[in-house]
Amino acid sequence: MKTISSKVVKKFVTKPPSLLSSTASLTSIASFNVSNKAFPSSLLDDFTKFCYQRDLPRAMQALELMHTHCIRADCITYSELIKCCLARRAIQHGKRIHVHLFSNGHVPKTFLINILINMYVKFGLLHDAQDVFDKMPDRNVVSWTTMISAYSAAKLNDKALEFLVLMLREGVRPNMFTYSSVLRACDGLFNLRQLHCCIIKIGLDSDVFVRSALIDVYSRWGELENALRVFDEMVTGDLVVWSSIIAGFAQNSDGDEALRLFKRMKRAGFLAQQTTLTSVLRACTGLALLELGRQVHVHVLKYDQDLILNNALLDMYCKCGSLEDANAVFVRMVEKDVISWSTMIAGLAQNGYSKEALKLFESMKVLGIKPNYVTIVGVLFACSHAGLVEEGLYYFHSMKELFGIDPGREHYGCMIDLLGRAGRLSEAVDLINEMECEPDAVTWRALLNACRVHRNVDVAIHAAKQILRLDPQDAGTYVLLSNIYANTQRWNDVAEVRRAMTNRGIKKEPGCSWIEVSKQIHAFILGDRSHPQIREINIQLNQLIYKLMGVGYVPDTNFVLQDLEGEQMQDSLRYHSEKLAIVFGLMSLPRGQTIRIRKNLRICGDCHLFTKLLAKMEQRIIVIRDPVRYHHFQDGLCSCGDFW
DNA sequence: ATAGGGTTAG
Repeated sequence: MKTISSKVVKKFVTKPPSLLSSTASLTSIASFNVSNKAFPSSLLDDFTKFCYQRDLPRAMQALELMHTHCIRADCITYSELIKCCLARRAIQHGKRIHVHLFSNGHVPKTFLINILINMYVKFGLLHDAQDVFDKMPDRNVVSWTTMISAYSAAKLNDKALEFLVLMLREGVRPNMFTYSSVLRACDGLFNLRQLHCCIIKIGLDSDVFVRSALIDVYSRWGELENALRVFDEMVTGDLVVWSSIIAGFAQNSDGDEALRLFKRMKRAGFLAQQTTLTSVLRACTGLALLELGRQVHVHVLKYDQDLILNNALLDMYCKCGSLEDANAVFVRMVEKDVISWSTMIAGLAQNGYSKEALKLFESMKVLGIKPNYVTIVGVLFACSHAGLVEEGLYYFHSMKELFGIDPGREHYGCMIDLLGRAGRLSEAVDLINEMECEPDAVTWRALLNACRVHRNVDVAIHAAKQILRLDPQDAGTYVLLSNIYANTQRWNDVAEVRRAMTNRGIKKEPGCSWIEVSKQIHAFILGDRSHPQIREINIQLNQLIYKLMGVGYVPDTNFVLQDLEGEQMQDSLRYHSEKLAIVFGLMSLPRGQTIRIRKNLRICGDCHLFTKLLAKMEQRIIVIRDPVRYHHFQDGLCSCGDFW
């Protein structure tokens, strides 16, 4: 009974199986203005018309009448109606259609059942979808793929993978739709490699959807080489494939490669849109490339309604140390979500504006925006940064009650910082002991940092050992530990640390600083003299050191427990990369312009003092971003308050 | 009829 023949209609018109009340039909008939004679065929015509006009209420009325009279329309019309339900999120109507389609033991075409399954999936009613799926007689590749896609989207990865296996077992061949869906559910490299093999075997690896999914999953598992391999084998490519690979590198903190790929993409003639720009901004953020970020900002203006993109822009300005720009973006944003607020709060705090950060948090609460886990991290960081111990303790102890958020590692990390800065080291130790979650290397580093500031050797050794247990590749901590031992004449221990380093093949990472001058990035590496102006820079540096010594600068050579980065050869102290970068900035940037440096390692005490005094003497604002802290030097002071 | 890329954290 797919299309109606006049015979069938006649039969039902005379004797309708009354599934619905007769009043409903009468009203409906009246509202359709249908004459009795023309009723059945014109009912179907009306139904079809209403479906294509997307007039859902009338189409549903017509449907109920058809149901009463056991009339069925064709599949395409029903699919239009279902689309209409989806667009309006009319779940109840969708369910009525379902009943109608299967009434009187009828089984619709596979095509139509698939659409129905998809409808339930889109409504988030996975059980109903599964139910329809289980009962259908002929499941084709679309039926299976719809279910797999639904489970992937719902993060029920096991289910998605299980369905792929079941599908293969039933002899249904997966297509590119199936693979691009199931790849999202890949929760291990083993699965991923197996799937990739299948994909190659059946020749689906040229499909752009499959390709971008592969790139995405490989980068999610940190296998950028493989992601790049999939990308470079590209014969067919589109913007999404480009965006996937750029996002892969941007998210794995390889901004350089992300930006290189972005340039390649533009050369290949692709125009970046929101998604790509978001990743490009993230790359700029990671590399602290303010000037490039500003250039990208120009392209962002075209999409000023895009929340995610604006959040990325906001973060870029915060992390590049330009709070003026960040604030301007924040104020002008048409829509803000909890991420926008969290970004701004953390950004203010990191750059030394803790009071403003806490004020912003208050206005956020007033506006009724619910803080999340990350927001509270920012708030605690702000407290820590401003030395607001009591406020910090208050938020920490009441976050569960006030915002329903359980304190996690990051919150403990902030609190250890906070207590450490305030000199309450033993409380910090207590805190780490009472953590519910296992402290990780970063948590122990917070404690080690507090020990460094307060010169507590015993706790420092303990913390360093914990860090190395959790992160055996952390060169800086080996060096620091070895220095602590050397300073306390524990030569056997020194030798043992050195041995461990050699055995594990740990090399000290050389200190490196970057500065952007007229769209060029200049890198200064400790001990590297390849910069074309290095001679001049060194001469200038020596003169500056001499001048600074006249105003009280004493090169600080007591940097055991101070130098976190292992750049501690005394001779090279004066040539630490940030000093070179700063001097180059002084030489190249016009007066009044802020000097912005990014470092790969933490700044040492000597460079910190040097920069403070230099900022005053030269009347410059100098911003140095190290891997964890931001230092705004101005007028002999630093925004970090000498705690870092 | 079924599919792919983006934002906040110590």
